[in-house]
Amino acid sequence: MEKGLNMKGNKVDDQMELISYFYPQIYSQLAQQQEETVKPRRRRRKNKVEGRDNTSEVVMRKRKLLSEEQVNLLERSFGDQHKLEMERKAKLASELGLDPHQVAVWFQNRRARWKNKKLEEEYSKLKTQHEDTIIEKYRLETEVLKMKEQLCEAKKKIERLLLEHKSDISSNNSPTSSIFSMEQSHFNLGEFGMEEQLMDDNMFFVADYQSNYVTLWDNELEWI
DNA sequence: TCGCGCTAATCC
DNA sequence: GGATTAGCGCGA
Repeated sequence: MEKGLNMKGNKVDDQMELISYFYPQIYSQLAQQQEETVKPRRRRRKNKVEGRDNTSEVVMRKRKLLSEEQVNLLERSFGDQHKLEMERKAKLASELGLDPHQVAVWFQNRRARWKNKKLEEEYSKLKTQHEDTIIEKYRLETEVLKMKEQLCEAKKKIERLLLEHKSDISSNNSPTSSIFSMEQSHFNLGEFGMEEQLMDDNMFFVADYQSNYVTLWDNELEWI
């Protein structure tokens, strides 16, 4: 008896866990409903059999296991169709030598098992999808970090080149070293998938893949 | 009346 | 302890 309660309790817990995992709002509603509608457990009546002297006595139910052949035929029939019409039930019962009610009960239990299995499969599938998504999220976050580092390095490189350029201007004082001459010289930053064209000390253009130039101010790089 | 959910009882 | 059979209550 205790075993039965535990089995049921675990199944309910599992289902509620699934619901809480994927549908937290529905879970909270269900949990509330459960609290509001706590019903007392039903007691099952024990089977009664008529004695020879017309007295009834309570006996423990004997569960009759179906033979392998019976189960095979039932499984085949279930495989064809999960629902059981009256005619098919009667025909199966006749073929199996069972009570039509037994056939109906077997189909009912089989549908319940099938439903549980489908639920478990769906849960497993969703769990895998979720785990894959988490992995992809971490991968993308790592990629973003790497790209930020690369951007930081690129900025340092630009600053270095600007300093070198300034020192060239002050030392040579030549008209050919004006800022306009630098317009033609592109820094090769191919490894970052972009090229940058120097404009002045605080501003430069970035060419994206579509060759659309975007103006970036030096101080904007701070928060990128 | 039937199917379903729940669960006890039983088997292995 | 999991799987199976079946009783019971409820809703459609």
